[in-house]
Amino acid sequence: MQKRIPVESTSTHCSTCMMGHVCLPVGMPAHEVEQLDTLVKERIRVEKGQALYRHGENLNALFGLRSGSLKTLLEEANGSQQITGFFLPGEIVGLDGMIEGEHSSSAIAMEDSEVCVVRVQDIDEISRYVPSLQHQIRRLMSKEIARSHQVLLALGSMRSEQRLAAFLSNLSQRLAILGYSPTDFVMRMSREEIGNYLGLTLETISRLFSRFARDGVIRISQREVKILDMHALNELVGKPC
Amino acid sequence: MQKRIPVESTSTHCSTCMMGHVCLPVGMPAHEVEQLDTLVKERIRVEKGQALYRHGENLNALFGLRSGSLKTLLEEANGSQQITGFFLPGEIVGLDGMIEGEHSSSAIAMEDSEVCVVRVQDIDEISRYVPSLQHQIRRLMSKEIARSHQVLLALGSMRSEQRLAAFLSNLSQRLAILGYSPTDFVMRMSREEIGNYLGLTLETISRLFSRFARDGVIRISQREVKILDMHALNELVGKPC
DNA sequence: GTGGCAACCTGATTTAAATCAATACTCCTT
DNA sequence: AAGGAGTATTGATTTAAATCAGGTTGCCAC
Repeated sequence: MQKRIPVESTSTHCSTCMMGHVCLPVGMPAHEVEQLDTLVKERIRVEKGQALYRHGENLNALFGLRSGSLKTLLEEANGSQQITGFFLPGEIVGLDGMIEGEHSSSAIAMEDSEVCVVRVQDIDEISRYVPSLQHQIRRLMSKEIARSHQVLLALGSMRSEQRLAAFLSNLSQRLAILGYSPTDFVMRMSREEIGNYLGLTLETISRLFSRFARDGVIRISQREVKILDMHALNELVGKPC
Repeated sequence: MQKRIPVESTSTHCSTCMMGHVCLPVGMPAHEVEQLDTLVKERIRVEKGQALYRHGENLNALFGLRSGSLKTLLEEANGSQQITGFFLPGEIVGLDGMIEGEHSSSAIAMEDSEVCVVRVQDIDEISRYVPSLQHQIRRLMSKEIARSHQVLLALGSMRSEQRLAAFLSNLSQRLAILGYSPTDFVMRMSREEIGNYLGLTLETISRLFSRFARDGVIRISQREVKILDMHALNELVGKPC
């Protein structure tokens, strides 16, 4: 299930990691990034469908996604669940768990994934001599708040078409930052997961994908997407309600 | 508009503030709270309808709401807006603005209000000798993330009835923490604002209030609410979708 | 290959909430 | 006291998306 991998001296540190330009160190001065090398002491491998953490667990750690992809979700008493985010490599998961006590959500791997573990305790330790680390953590948390507010905007005031267009556009932008093609990619999530995230049903998602394809905005086959007309896609997002 | 009030020595500090049990100091050891007294150097008075800050502004500060109430909202290019939160005294506003650069939202007073200004710079300064302050800030940000995820859950997977019930229940709980009656209160927001926040129209909100009243769950007259059957209200929240 | 299963697509129908519309209540201002 | 703006209620109608239902496709195991 969860395989804990001690980080060896020869192994990747933040200062040498390929994800450095997108992950925790982003924007930090190079000499301070070097001081982060003791911050990550272990990595965790999470198999597809398995949980990195579950609602209620007390881990007091953040996770930098090294490879793969995750979804975070809330579970309701009645068994239903709400996906609150999809995460790509370089993105930080677990920021809602920094209330001592417990995580308010669960994180599930959508494919075999690997995360770097950053213990809160170690953040406190290291930030004594790396002052920018505190700023960085706040910046990341602030960004996560802003991100969820954007989703709120989508759910609260966009029609189905806009929501899916916004979803695709956002995914495209994030993949571009990672160095992947912003126009050709494979979605790691099912129609049902997209629907759940966007407050729609899988049938609606399916119909919308077909419509976008018919209108020449995208080409789509299963989870492979090709954005043919990025401009039109972004127009769709902005359509008045 | 905005009146900046220097905090005088005789004036309220965190250690003597009545909001201490709900605001920034909550859960901090008493001797450390005393050290927060230099944290708040000024207060701002914001008149009803005026902005405490606007999207794009760079204030690098947090605000502890001392009195009154605020709403935060995102503005779209096409002029429409999405309310992302309602804030009561003792609650912290502006956590999305800690990305150096700018606030991603705007904060508007729903009634004449007063906030304590906490500069990010001063947080860094004081947290050198008050280690729990960093934890506290993280805790508050984490809580804000969890809060917005809860709203996501409401917008993404609840029906209109459940959403409004959850809204009332949540408001009731927060007022109880403040020491007010959890069953008798005045809502500071209009039907339209509630609808905007919950992704519904003002007509739907009005109809639901009428229905709740007809079913004996609440009594309502304009913005005055009396919750008659708290149990039934919470039942409504949990109703399977 | 063949069977089985999950994911996906598409059409028909229903329904919850939006929209349109008319009226009433509050609170200001003069 | 009257007028008016803003806010709330309630009813009639429309509509976007959900639900229901029957297919197809792709994928994995055997």
